[in-house]
Amino acid sequence: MKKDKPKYRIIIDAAVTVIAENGYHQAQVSKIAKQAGVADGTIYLYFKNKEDILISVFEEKMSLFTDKLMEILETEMPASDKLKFMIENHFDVLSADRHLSIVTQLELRQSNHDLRMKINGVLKEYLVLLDVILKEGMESGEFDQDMDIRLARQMVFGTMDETITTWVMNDHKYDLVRLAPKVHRMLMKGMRA
Amino acid sequence: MKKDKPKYRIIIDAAVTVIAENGYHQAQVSKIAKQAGVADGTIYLYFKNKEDILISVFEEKMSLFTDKLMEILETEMPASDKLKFMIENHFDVLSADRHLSIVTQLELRQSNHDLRMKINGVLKEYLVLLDVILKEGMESGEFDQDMDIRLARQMVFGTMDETITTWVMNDHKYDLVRLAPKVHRMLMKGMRA
Amino acid sequence: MKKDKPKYRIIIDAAVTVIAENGYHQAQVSKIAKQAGVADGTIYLYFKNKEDILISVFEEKMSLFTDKLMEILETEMPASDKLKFMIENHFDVLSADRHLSIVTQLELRQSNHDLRMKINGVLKEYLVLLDVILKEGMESGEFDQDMDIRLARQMVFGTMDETITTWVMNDHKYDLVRLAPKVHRMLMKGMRA
Amino acid sequence: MKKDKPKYRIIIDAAVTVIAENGYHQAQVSKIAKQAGVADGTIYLYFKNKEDILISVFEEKMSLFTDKLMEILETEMPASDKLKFMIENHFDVLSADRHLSIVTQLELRQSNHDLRMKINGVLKEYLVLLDVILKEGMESGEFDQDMDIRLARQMVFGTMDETITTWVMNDHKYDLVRLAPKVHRMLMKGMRA
DNA sequence: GATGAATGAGAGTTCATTCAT
DNA sequence: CATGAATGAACTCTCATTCAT
Repeated sequence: MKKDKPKYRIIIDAAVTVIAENGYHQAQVSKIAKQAGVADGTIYLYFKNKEDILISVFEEKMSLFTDKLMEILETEMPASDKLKFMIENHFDVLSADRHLSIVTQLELRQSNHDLRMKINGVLKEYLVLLDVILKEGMESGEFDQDMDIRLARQMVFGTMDETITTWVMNDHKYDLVRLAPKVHRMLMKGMRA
Repeated sequence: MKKDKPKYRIIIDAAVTVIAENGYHQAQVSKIAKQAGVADGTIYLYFKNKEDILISVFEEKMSLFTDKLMEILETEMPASDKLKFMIENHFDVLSADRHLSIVTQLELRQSNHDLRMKINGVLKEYLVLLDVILKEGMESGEFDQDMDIRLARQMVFGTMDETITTWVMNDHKYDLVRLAPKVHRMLMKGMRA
Repeated sequence: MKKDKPKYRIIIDAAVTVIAENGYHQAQVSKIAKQAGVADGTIYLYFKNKEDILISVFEEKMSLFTDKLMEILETEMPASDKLKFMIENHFDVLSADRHLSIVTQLELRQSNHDLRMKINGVLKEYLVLLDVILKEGMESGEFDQDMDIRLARQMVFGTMDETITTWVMNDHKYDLVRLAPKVHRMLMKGMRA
Repeated sequence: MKKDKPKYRIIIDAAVTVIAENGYHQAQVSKIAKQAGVADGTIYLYFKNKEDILISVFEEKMSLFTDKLMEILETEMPASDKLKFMIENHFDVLSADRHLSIVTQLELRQSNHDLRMKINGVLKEYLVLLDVILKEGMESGEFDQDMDIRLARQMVFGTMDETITTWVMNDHKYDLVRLAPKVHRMLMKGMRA
């Protein structure tokens, strides 16, 4: 399995660095190869094409969000708390890797239609986990039982996303994680029963 | 003034159509010219370069949102109602011009760093108007007086944006405008005093 | 006759100014029109095309050299003196109009093959007059009667031309006319009987 | 080093051929690539851009003149003889490669200001060598010790250049090398003590 | 005569991908 | 496995010239 070989991760990480530092449109395959310390052609031993690198970046990094979130889901706690941990985890991961935050919030959004569709496919898995929390909260009576779950999901994810993007566009100059409780409180107010 | 000549608008509208139908990266100047029914060179009598066309698309179309919003702001009504009209207007405009919705939600986000910064400048004017509503609501006691206004703005805009993008990515297959009241209600719950 | 109308000369002079100040490749027809204070289309009432403007610049300005030279030729004086007056006149004219010196020595030489051939046709008329001096000098015994007249012409014109070009490329920072006697003396030594 | 790879020279020579046969303004990169038998993109592995090709043509070919001239300078012989060999060598090189003579005398002079300045830099190295001969001759008493060395250089180079250009413009229809002794004799007469 | 808006052909350069070594 | 030299398609913008007014 290619994914288990060390060069696979090395190339993925090189891609994140190169995209963050040069921008999506200046992230040529040759630059990624150089950053990874391999020849251009070697990239194609591990990835089908350039798009495949980018999808893989997203897939690999997405587990940083989902692994923790799945642990949270398995615990016994109110949906509200689970939501809180989800937001905090999300903000934590991006605070810890600013290159990654630039890549996910700004650069990868410049990708073309096809790639964005594929990225959305990966993202959907994450949103499904969010839906689990929302459903739990509605069933337990914590959240408004009449709310439109898709709308709620869009509010939660849209608010988080917009908050992070604003933070990135302000050059990370304030503490994102500190905003988590406020974001949580406001969203909870909107969804509370 | 170039902007008052009919060809200026014709080219802008041609650009929206071409970008929506072909995608940002397949929207060559020659295609826009053909769609507009003018020669390639004519484009450059009205626009400095290709980026200038795209900025102008955004500026021109943004007035569809702001003109109405400014009327709303001048009336006497509760901030909650103003917010409701804002959301409805926003959804109305994009429902009425699906090409435009594709362009603003998907295609223009693929533009390069420079162009996105300029687009953000234009967008900021709109967000300032949203802030006016939020401040009014907080002063009148309708909205939570302790809420972080930037966070609230990010929730409102992030939710609207995510809602619209989801709708566009689902090929406009349901009625966006019908979602406005629900979106409004949920956001209001989150911000209410 | 177009050439007698005032706009004809106005356009010619505008062309010299524009070429000298912007360089050959930046001397667009529209710039020349603007400098001349006429519309782009008006240019084409007086000149067949852009090349025709440039040829005409050369033809018109060439008379500054030939008119005086023909006067000189008609006088009774040794060929050596005629040569001296020719060199002095040539240097005088270009010292008096530095724009023109830039145009003839540097800019017009960037023109394409066709145009250069036509310019050479005009120049040939001038070189014919030089040949007259050389022949006179050979017949009178002032100049070496065995010299190759074409070679002598190339030496005289080549030396003058190189001297002027060097002066232009040094930003006219010394007095060209003061060099004339030295140039004359040296050339005469080379050709003397 | 790129310059040592065979393709470097192949492209240079292809450029000379294409420029000579098509003219400077019709010498597209794609034509040069085709003539060289490589892909368009390959050109850019060896040269920064089109201007870099042209500079390199000049630099490489200039060594045809300077290498021999430097040998001549190192020998013990009268300055007059050195000058003679210089002229002969110059004429020899261009007689042997008529394409090159078209390129240096006609086509490359159409280049833009920047390129011409760079070419002048290369040319200056050659003129410095000519100055060495002139100084030697003046010190040994062979040449007029009062002559202005810059003027003498302009006469020598101007005469050679004009002679060659005339020959090229007459389609090389006579023997250039046979003119060398006459040119030398005439120039020597002009400079002799 | 004069205008100037409109035309449209034409070329340098980048970069993802391949494949012989 | 790894290399990296070579490939070649693709697109914005300029500007001389025209012609309806």
